[in-house]
Amino acid sequence: MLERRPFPNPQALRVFLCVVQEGSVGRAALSLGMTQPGVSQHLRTLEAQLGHALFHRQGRRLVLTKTGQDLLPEARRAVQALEEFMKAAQAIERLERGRVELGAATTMAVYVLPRYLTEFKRLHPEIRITLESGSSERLAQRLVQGEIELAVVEAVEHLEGFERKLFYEDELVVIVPPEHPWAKREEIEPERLAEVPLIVREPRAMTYRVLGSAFEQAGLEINPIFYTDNHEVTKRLVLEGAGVGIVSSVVVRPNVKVGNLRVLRIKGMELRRLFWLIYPTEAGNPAADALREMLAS
Amino acid sequence: MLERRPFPNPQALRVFLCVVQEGSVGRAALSLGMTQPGVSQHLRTLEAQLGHALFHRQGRRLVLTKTGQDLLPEARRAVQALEEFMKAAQAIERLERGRVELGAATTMAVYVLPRYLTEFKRLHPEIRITLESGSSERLAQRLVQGEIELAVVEAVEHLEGFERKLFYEDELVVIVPPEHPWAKREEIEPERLAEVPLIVREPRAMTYRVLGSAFEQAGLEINPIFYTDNHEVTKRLVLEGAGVGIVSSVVVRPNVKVGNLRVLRIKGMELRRLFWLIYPTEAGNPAADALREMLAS
DNA sequence: GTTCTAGCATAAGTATATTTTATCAAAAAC
DNA sequence: GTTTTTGATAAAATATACTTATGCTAGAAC
Repeated sequence: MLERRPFPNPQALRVFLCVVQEGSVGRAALSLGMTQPGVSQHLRTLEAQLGHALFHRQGRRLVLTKTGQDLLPEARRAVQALEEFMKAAQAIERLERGRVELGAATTMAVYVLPRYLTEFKRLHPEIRITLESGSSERLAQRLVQGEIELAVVEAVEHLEGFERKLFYEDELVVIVPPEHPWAKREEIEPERLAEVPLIVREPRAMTYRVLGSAFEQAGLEINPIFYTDNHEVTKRLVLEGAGVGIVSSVVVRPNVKVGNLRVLRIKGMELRRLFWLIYPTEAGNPAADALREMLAS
Repeated sequence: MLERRPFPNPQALRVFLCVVQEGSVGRAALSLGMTQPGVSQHLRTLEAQLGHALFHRQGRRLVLTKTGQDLLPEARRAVQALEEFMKAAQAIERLERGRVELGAATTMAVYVLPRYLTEFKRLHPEIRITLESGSSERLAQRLVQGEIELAVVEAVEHLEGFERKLFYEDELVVIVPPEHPWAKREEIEPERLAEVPLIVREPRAMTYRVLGSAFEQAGLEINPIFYTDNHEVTKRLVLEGAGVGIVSSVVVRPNVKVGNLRVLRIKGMELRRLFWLIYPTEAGNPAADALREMLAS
């Protein structure tokens, strides 16, 4: 019984093309690495399925029928499309194609990752990269859902099926403009932060949470007057003389170099921030693996 | 053991697409008319063959991986190309596509077939027609080689695997311009053809052979002074008063109507020409079958 | 919490395709 | 003529596709 399938057997199509190209069943069999009866039978099956003769059997010579000539380009197209599919899969393996989506805490996304991503893009120009910034919680959720394959975040409790590796070590620092009375100091006592207008990121942001819990542990209070949702805004406010800021040191590295902002540690306080790479234990996407490898080194 | 095949299984591709579209293995199975384990297994096989996960299994939910998203359009393209192939084959069946190549004796090709072919083209605009004119021998050879699927020729000995059917009955006639002394006559005695400059087609042409053998049978001789390879040239010469022509009656039908040429029978001579349709006994090309049907009716 | 349910994965069995080996027949070469 | 080449066919072996039966896990209902 002939099963009515929605498409032709691609192997048979390949055989068809090869017989046309080689001009003989035997040579086609050789070229395809199969036996001659196999080729014969594929042709017979294909012709039966189509309901048309593809070859005119003149003696022991095969000549394409009109129908055969007519279907030839379609067959070629179909075989080629299937090959393209396989090639695409192999290209993904070789990083000549594909995409990577990763998530990162805002600080990392804005001040650290661009350099790496640019380099990655230079090495693998065909890979499309999507960078999403968000909270640790949100990114953890995205990881579990498989929406992102790599995250750079601070403190995250262990996730089933994921590993982590330290990526970047940073600390929170106080920033002031060069004209500020504290500008020449290296450190500042935490109590004195109550004396000045303090500019920090919003309470939801990890920056604030690190700061808040450190003050709490020290039995002190913190009373910011400005909350921003953006490090650049903080810097801007400080530059304009609106107050004293607290930011991650990486955020102001260029400003320190230029000299338009001064950095101070907060005396006796441990305000380190550790950023981790979080990624699925078992490798999946070659592009994601390569990017992780680059970030981990 | 996993056989390393050059392409993906198209059924698996279809399953892949369907799972993506339906968003669930179970619904895809339903929509494809197969069971859920069948779908699961196709996905597993395809993923194994590619070496990439296509779906991220988050709980009981399937989400496309980046790789899956990336390969999706390729898979679509491949499946579509295969469907196109089948559609093309079906279109040939419905005469919405295809080609026909036929051969005909020159007289038929020039003076009779165009009308039919125009009508056929009107009925089936997508069919490409190629008309080749040539000698009976040549066309018989082309038929056997499968180069043409239909021929309209005079006398041909029986060909193995081919049938014939009468298509057109014609006769050779003498033509003269209206001013010619014979212009008012209906018939002319064969002997008198020796008195005038006679214009006929070249000895190789069937027209001449029919004429020659008829004269031979009657014990007469024929002595043309002009040989042409083209009926139009014969007519032209006659119109110019260069002599008396002998042509197939169909050739001069329009001239007779207009009145610029007169037609005479050759008395006592049987100069009928029978044109036959010759075609393979077993039908192959639907377009060729349809054309033959039209010509036969 | 506990049980229930929905939904995918897996295993084993069966039917169907695919491919091979062995053989035949016919055309081409000698 | 005989031999060689080449394609078709039959039967057997193998691989593949699909099924039924069953297990497993996460979310839903209780």
